[in-house]
Amino acid sequence: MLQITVTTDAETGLCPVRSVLTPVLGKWSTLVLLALEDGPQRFSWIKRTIGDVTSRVLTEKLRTLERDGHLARHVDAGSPVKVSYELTSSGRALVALYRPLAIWAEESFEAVKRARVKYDAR
Amino acid sequence: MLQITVTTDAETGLCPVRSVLTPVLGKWSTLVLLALEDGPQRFSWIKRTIGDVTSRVLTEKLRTLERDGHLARHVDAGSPVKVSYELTSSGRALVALYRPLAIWAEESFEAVKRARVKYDAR
DNA sequence: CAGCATCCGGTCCGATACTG
DNA sequence: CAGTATCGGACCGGATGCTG
Repeated sequence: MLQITVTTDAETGLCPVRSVLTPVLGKWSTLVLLALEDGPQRFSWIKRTIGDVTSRVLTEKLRTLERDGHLARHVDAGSPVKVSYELTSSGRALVALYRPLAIWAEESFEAVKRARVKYDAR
Repeated sequence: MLQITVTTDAETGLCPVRSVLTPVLGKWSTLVLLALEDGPQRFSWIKRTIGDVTSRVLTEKLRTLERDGHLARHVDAGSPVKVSYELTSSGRALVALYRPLAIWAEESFEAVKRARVKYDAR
């Protein structure tokens, strides 16, 4: 059963949604995960693909995802250094669940924009 | 096809993930949507169920979700006033996509906690 | 190339107090 | 009951400059 745990201290990690899901939600994490869907990619490729993300923020998101075990970081020594990121099985499971959301987002795009205009008109 | 739109101005609304998904991601929105899964509920019930959310924040999230057309707000006049929230078809579609994520979050709970401990130990 | 360091403004969000 | 008002702190995230 799904738990929506009532907790006075969310940091005790008693709620899966709060603890596991929250760090992988959000615009950037979602975009990073989707960008890696088709296989390992390098830092600069991910950055270029997403477009409007700075190095600092991208690094931050990659670290969080790596820490939670959703992706692995590979370093190819050399000059210049090449670093690539790859989804782990956990990450692939997650992206598989995200895909339908991304598709839904695309399908709902117009309807949501219309709903906003309507709401704001009052 | 999934678009991961490269845009210099994310506010033009060219990317569904950025525009549609981002507002419904995040801890609170997710929790609110899941709380309404089994039918309409009143403000205080939602607040009690989630537990650690203030009126101010809950109101804010409910408004955003309402604005985007994912839930409807019903006011029963009287004293005391009764206000209930109900998922729209759009909201129900969204929750249906969230459910697998919530289940996955629960299943991954332990593995993620272990991954974090391991990562932090370096 | 893949970042880290620094600065800093904006937003999120929690606490508290108040109201029709 | 279902909010609104206000405040202040934490955190997010953008810009810029630097480095092995």
